[in-house]
Amino acid sequence: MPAAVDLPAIEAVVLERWRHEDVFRATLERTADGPTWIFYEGPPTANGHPGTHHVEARVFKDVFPRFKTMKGFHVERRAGWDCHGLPVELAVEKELGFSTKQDIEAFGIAEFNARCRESVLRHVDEFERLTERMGYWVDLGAAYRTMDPDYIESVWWSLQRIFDSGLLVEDHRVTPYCPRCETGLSDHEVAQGYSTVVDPSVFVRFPITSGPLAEQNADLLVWTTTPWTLVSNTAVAVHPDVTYVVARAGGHVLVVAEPLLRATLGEEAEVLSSLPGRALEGTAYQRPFELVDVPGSEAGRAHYVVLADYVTIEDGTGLVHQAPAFGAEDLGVARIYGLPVVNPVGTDGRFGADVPLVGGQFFKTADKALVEDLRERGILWHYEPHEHSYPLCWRCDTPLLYYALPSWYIRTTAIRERLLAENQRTNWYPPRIKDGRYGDWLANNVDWALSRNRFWGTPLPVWRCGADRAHLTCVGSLTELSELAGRDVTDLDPHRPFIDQVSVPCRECGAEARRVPEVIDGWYDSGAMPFAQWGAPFRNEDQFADSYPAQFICEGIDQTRGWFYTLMAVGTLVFDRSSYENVLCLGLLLDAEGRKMSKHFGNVLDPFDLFERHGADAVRWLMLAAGSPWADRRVGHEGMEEIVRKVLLTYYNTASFLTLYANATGWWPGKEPVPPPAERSVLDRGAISELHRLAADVDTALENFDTLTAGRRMGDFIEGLSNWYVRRSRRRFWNGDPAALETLHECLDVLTRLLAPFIPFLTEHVWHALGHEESVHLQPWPQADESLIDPENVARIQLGRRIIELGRAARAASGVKTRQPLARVLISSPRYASIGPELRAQIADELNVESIEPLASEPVDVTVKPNFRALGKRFGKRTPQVAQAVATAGRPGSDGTLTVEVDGERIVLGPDELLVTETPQTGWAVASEAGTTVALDLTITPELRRAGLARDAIRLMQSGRKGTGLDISDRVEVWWRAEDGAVAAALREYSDTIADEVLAVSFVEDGPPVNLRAHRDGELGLTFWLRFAGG
RNA sequence: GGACCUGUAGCUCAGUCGGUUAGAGCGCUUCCCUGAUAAGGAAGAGGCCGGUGGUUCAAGUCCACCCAGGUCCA
Repeated sequence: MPAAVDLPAIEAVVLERWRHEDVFRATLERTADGPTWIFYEGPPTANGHPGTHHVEARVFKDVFPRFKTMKGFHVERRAGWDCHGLPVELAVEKELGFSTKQDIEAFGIAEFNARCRESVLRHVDEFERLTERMGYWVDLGAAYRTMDPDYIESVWWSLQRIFDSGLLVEDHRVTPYCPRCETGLSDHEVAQGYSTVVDPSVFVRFPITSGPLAEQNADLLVWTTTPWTLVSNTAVAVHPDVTYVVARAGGHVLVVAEPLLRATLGEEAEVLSSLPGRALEGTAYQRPFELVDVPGSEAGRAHYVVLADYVTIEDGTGLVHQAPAFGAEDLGVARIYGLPVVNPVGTDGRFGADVPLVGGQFFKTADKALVEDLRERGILWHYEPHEHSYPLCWRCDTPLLYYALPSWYIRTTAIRERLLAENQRTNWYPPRIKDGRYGDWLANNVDWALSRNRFWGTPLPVWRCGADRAHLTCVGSLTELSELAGRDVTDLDPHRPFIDQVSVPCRECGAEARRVPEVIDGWYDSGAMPFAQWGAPFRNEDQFADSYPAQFICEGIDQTRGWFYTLMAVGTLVFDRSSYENVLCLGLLLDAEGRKMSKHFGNVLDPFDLFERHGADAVRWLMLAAGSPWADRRVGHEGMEEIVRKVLLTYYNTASFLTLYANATGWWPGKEPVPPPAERSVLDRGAISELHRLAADVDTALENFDTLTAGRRMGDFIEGLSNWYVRRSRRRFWNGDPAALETLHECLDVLTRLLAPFIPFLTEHVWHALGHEESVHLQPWPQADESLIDPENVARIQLGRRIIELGRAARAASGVKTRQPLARVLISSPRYASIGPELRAQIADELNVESIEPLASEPVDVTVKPNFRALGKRFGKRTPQVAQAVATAGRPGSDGTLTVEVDGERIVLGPDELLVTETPQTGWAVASEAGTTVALDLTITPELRRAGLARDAIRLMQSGRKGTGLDISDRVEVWWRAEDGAVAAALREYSDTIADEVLAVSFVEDGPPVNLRAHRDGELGLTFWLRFAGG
């Protein structure tokens, strides 16, 4: 393995290998007889370029199937593409420069839909490139497409079942409606598009024209944030049980709800009288605008006060203006009172041309002129800009209006209890979604507005009788349609406009029936994918039966009201059972500034660019292990560079180190017998122990869908393996110690398999470099061997590492560099005895000291602190008193126990209940921490000085070797001259050691006989020359 | 207005069963180590763990309320 690394280049080679050897298919074949683990791909809408947020979900959709596959499960993964719907239409409209539905009709529906299909295919292509490049293993060849006839037939079949159960109905309701797309939207679509906008907030006086209040010239004070609906005003609603007051303010007499008096009329308002809301019922008033006819107004059938329980006193005046055409509650009230429904706004969102003042204006734009008119006529009491959230069309950002429109609904409210029950059986990750965001949503479920007055979608398979509108025929397949129509239409494209041309005889009366014009919500298509991806029940019924429901689905949290809902709803409607058991909900991706990544802001990162700069593995690691997957996360280049350096390259370099010395010493795994792990050195045993602990932890974490913990554990292990085990074992590797090579090989073997689902490219590369022919992704998942886990040994090693850190701190503080050997280090630690000779040797070597001794041999100061965790368990409330007693007690006895007296009671505290810190009294370089003290003897004798100089020389010559480009095993001849007598003496004394270290076959105190490059170090006053002397 | 999430070092984030000196990485300064490493180590600077109150012998951690940001919904 070369030392310099180009990760994206490695990935390109691996990709080619996967392609060539068809490794993904091989993993499926290998597990063909294993238990199945069912995964459903939520189809991305192929309406634009794939972004980094698509990568996020796809990483998680990949990692768990890979993990399960290595555990022996058969995990089929079919790709899928969501093809229908407004997003696609919108993109095509943009390309064609259209802005209204009329443009499309003039263009021709057939041609328009053909363009939609073409657009989808184009984007699918790009998604496929992304999928392959990032290493997401999913069967693209078998991908389902919601626009395929087989798929549509399955959808029809399911709709027929729902129709037959009486849950698919047509109804007139006030629906959120996009005037640009000219179609109603479902609740979960509206849910995607709320945004904060500033609207006019107006308080308007409606003069009372009947009853005693009219004689006082009193006015109803009405509040609204949609002045444009005032044109259609038909009534004013008050709450029957709220107290209203008649008050004088600003020269007017006004009626408002009592609790809102001060907020609306101010502190100066003078209350004249009060009355309950129900007493106002029937009070007639003069409407704010006379721009449109309101049938029955003159006859007193409109423009009076009505009662409604939904009126709140949260804001406004407690008097709510009623425009039944534009509000669901208003329409309900209007039906009770028989109020007229007045709608001067066309389906394009514009006022009719014949309406004075605002004719032809877009509804929201009309606010300005209307408010101005109110002001001029003096009935505008108060105006202010009002910031609130208002629904915009989730795709085109047009403000929605609530509009009375005939639509088709699925009565999901009828199965609400079933949905709630199915949700309870579902495992949500994170769990809070279940009874939080998603559960709340289900509990407030409203009927699914299914129909869209659009073009590119699954046509609603309902044929309406020409003789009686109530006669409906729902068709469940093209075969059935052929039978009904009396001609074979099974090869017909089931899209509009072709399907519209098929008429059938009405099932009920035989008159000609034609299809209703609507298509369905594209979210239904994707919710139907568990069976529709197979074309079931007409095709592949077995495959479907074997793959329902899913064990695992995963998408962004924005799908709680999207796919997560429609998938569960369709499954429950059709099969009385949800389609999934475990669902992983990912947080949003934010940019480096913390803003949501969105095409709107133009802050999306191009995933292909990320792959080329950092590699797909780095991107994958970022998604899986940098921050919690279900929290929103920031994505930027810096984070990825860090992952490359700290995780990927450290892992790579450790493997590279192994292969370097395996090759240099002619070792290969199993070359010669090595002792079993339990009989190897303390460091070997430590590494093996950590390895198996890691395997157990990673497995547990992934079973819990917790990639963060798994990733952190693996990252920590890599760090420890590289910076402790390998660092401390280098000499053994140089010497080709088979136990060391075997240990490191075992570590990398298991580690690589654990890492494989996370970083499939680099692990594949390393796996082959470790000498394997077959892909790492075909290997079994590592099983932890609990018998090799030795926590005590690991704890000993950790203590050793801690002592080394303290020793280094002591050296840094005293200014004596590590290369200068010292005579001894003194250590105080309650667990000093547990550090055996092997570890002591490691410590001595790392700290460059000749001996290690217990600090007890020197005069020391002792401080004793209570270990609260231990004391608290034992003493509870008395803990502070015991702690106090410890602080004032003397030093513990030789057995480590301390006896204190509390309230006359003698209490014996054990070593575990105390933190004893010993510090030497004088003359030492000391560092200590919580019970452990490291002290260095700083006396530098002339002998030590010479040993230090020799080591300086070694370091210089090694550096010189490296700079000259010599291979690690090349022999050299060395010539040297020293300006300083002490340096020369040191080199002479240590000439054998130095020659040995720098692989010198000769070590001569003189200049070279031929002209060579001189290496000179001014500080040491040393000049030397190197000459290659054979490999 | 409601529900939920988040709030810990300049930045990105950990923080186990509640335990008294709150951690890591990045960045900055100084030094050290180095023949696998694009690494590694030490020291310094940097923290009212969003705020207030409560529970507790003990709160970053549990509870209540509040503030700020975000998401979702009205």
